[in-house]
Amino acid sequence: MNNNNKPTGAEKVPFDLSRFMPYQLAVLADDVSDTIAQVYVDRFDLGRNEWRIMAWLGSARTMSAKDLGRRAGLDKMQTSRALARLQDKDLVSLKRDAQDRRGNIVQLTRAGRTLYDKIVPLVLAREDYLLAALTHQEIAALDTIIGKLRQQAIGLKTRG
Amino acid sequence: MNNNNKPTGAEKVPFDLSRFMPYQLAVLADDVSDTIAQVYVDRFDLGRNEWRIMAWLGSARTMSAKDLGRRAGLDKMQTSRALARLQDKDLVSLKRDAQDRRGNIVQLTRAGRTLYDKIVPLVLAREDYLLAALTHQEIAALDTIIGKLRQQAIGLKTRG
DNA sequence: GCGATATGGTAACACTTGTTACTATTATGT
DNA sequence: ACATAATAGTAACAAGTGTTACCATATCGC
Repeated sequence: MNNNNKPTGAEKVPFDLSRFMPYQLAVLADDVSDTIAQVYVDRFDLGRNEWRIMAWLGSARTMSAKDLGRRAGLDKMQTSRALARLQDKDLVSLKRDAQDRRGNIVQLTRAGRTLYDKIVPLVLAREDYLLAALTHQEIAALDTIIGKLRQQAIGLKTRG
Repeated sequence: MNNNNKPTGAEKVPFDLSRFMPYQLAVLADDVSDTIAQVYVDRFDLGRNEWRIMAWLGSARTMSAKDLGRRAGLDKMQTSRALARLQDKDLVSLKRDAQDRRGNIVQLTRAGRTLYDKIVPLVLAREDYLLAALTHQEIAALDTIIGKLRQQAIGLKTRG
């Protein structure tokens, strides 16, 4: 994406951060995240990790803390802390897993479910508004592109 | 992007976080950022904000601290801290702006320039690798899409 | 069965980040 | 010109995060 001359030798490569795809992507993701965060942070005092956990919990009756963390992309400490905060706010309840007494089973409380039902339409509306900037073709393309890039990035991640 | 039925009434909207564009984008940006960060964090002990500042400085002889922050997308406190760290590592030098004695003028030290020259080809190679997953059309489309989405997101940001 | 190892989770510490308030300097209104 | 406001930057404290070590339970090898 950088408009650099293909480096045919050892000549200085001009580097333009503003044309650097990972940078553009990070900036965009931040801006987009912020518009969504306005909903759950400003109005309902939820952190991003807390919201993600609630979002996953919302479409499942019940889930293990471990799975929740994995799906929300959190490590176990982040998961533990997010769940602790959600418990303080009485939005989720934990109980020990009877099958494996190391783990916890999490579910939304009634208050949590109510909040979830309140937030979902709001964030969906924001998504709709954002996507309204794109054509149908672009939306489809974005989907493909995200998938491909992600695959490629994950490949680099593990190998180094 | 969510495959939700268009809500024609008040019926429950099924919400699938994994199909939620802002989430997909955040996850992708994280993965991509990580692959780039491997270069400057693991190998050269730079933070993201420090790297961004160096990246902007690299293509300018000299820049005001304020402008650097604005371009790197940092608030003034983040800028101040990143610059302090870069100074500790002797990668940039600051001097008071003679025209406006509130501000600082920043430039890369010799060591900073050397490091910059070392990092740039490495991150460009990573970008190339990532983009190799896409067709030329997709790369062009991504560029357009990022621009449009960003515009739209910024619109939402200021208004609320 | 039982010692070694792995797993889910949390405590505690260091470090980073956000927030508010403040200093110094410059721009503005009258 | 002078009080008021705005701007660049930092200090100081609160809050959040990463890291390591640890506890309890569960699994594996033999």
